[in-house]
Amino acid sequence: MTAALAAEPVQGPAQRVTITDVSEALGLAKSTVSRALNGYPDIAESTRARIAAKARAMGYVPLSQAQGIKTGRTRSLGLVIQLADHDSHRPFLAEFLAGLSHAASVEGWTLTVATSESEPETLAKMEALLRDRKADGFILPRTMLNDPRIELLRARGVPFVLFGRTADPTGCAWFDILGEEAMREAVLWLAGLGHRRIGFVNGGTRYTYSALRREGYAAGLSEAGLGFDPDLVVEDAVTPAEGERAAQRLLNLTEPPTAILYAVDAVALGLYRVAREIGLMVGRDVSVMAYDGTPEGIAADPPLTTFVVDFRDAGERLAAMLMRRVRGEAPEALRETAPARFLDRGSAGPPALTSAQLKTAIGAKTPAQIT
Amino acid sequence: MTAALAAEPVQGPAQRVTITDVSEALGLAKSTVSRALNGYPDIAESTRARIAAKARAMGYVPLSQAQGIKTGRTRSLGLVIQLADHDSHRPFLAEFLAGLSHAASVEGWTLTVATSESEPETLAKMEALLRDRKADGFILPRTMLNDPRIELLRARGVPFVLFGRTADPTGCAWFDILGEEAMREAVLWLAGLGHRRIGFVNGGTRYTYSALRREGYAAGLSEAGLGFDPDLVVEDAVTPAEGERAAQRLLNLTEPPTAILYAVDAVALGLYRVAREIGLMVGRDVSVMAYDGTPEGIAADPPLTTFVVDFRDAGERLAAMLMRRVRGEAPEALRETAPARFLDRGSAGPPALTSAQLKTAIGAKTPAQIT
DNA sequence: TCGCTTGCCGAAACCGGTTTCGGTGAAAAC
DNA sequence: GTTTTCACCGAAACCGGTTTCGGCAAGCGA
Repeated sequence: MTAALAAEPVQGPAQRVTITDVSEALGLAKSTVSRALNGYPDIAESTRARIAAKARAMGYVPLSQAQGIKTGRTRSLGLVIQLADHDSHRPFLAEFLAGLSHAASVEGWTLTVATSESEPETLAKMEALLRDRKADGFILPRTMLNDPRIELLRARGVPFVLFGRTADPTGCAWFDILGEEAMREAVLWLAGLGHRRIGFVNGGTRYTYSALRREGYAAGLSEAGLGFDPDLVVEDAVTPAEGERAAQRLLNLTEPPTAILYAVDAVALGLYRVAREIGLMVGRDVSVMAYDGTPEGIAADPPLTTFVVDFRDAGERLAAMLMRRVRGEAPEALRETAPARFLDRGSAGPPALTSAQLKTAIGAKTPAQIT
Repeated sequence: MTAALAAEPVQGPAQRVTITDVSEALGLAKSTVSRALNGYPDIAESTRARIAAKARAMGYVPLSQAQGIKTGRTRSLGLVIQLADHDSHRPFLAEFLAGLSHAASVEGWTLTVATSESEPETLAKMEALLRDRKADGFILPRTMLNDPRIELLRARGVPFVLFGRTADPTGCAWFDILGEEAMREAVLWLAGLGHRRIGFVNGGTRYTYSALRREGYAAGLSEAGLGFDPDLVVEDAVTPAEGERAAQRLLNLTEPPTAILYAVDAVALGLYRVAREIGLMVGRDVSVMAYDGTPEGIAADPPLTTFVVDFRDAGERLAAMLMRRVRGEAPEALRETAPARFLDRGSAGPPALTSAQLKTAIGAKTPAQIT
């Protein structure tokens, strides 16, 4: 009467093949199989080959957690996403995860994700993941000039890779997009279109990218033979609302910029609103360029000219680097950068007005709320 | 001279406290400690309390992977994100992950994330995670009427929870937002504003939500005393571009709708472009409502009136449900729903024109590309 | 031919838990 | 007062691996 039950397929564990299965099939000790597979030198090459072949044939894959209990490593990459309301990288999250997950899975690794809402919580989550052995190392996105995450992991001797750079690169492996190059090129592009007054709205000052992009902006100016005017620079704008205020401030200068370069796409969207209110046509009366390549930029009118970042590729590279770090490679050899890709979508064009003409045009229409 | 080194904190494993430490501190066998902590009935309550107190005091947390090697479970939730170019839930991903991660971490669980680009790959990733014991169960977002993921997990006897509903609910636990209710309310709202011709642009037909939202639309119509006109319905629009085509089709009807209800925010953005081209003012000449609560909806002009979904809350609930399922609770008791929250942002107003007047307005301005 | 390396593999301990099985002592039954 | 029954806990096996240690046999020089 239990026939029905017995007839059911073996539910659950699905019968993994264990190292003992392999060793018995070969008539060897399981310790021999283990050492052969892990590259110990005291195994004859012929034996090693025989074992490797058999293991492959039998579909043997070591159970990472069984290994982990002794080795401490479980072939898993850790990612703690610190959420913030200005989190401009949210749209890329899926792409970034796809890159990480793909590169990891190719080598049989997995991705453990946690989120946090503050810096202390981020550190606590990382410690928890380490304690539970749910992460062998970490990918650290949005690195800051002084990053407590780096300090923590460095002190603990835990492998990590940066998405971005940091002030003290000691012991750090990283991948980063050359935002400074993009900013430089942007200035040159705008200058080439005929702009002489080019504003710059930078991102969060605590992040490393911010300092770099400002340098790129300055480098572009000097290369174009244009002077650096501190009045044309707004720092630390991370939301569309702040981008809006920045645009208002810049456009209300005595000599307003005819083009504004934003360090972050999402922030640049704020300019569109100001332009609409004042009655300026973006890409003609005032030009704008930014950086990131967000989908929202396409929806803008005209679509935002920007530098697009391949977040999926970044994820793949970072995952690959982190796995190498966990395996013991030195961080100094694991440092890569890549350029962002320029994408002209029409929000930057030759200036239809000079700065002075723009000033009069704005002065006539400035809404009351601009202070 | 090694004083400096010796003074360093113990790097690496950070010295976990093991079950043996606890048992020795108490003078008990570790098997006793294990059974006490796992609720076996053959441990005296007094002993159990003593052990629990000591374990807590010593900060003992069982190493999940050590448990897993015997029990097969590692306190980790699996999520496989299937990416698609029309993936409208990407913006919510961070919120959703935050909910999952938060609920999981409260109970000491973690979240393992993988991505895939196709259905077979999704299934393969799930099997890989099961094989490696990196997931004790799965959260299945975007459920379909006939969902192969459900079949797979049901056959394997693996716990799972749905974010959404499905055709055959046997053995399924789920959480879902009542999109059908939102659609019904939307129709009633529009009818209350005076609209008599209300179009409906539905989402992907393979998803369960799509059938439900169409029912809600129909229910709203009948409740408002309006007839159901199949010409007013477009199915299977999942991208802004498809939303644009849908709007063109509907607005070119002999009797065009004065309001269009979209099942998905991102798709509704397509209507704005059509309206701009034709010269219709959204919220006056033509009204639009949708569902999801995407941030892009705020950027639209006027901002999109919609029903917002709390994805973070959804994540929290689903994680909690899945943990209960893994612990053995029956799925039938784990079924929850919640309403979406109506958010009037101005894209739906009283019709300024009748359908006939709208027709003439459109006819005069229809761009050539509309077929 | 003998002793000593060296190469190569097996046995066993171990990692941190879980689970089965038996045994002890006290209470209950007779 | 003895036997039986439980309640309760310890010992040991086990899970699937890794790593240490020791031993055997072949190879080498003397």
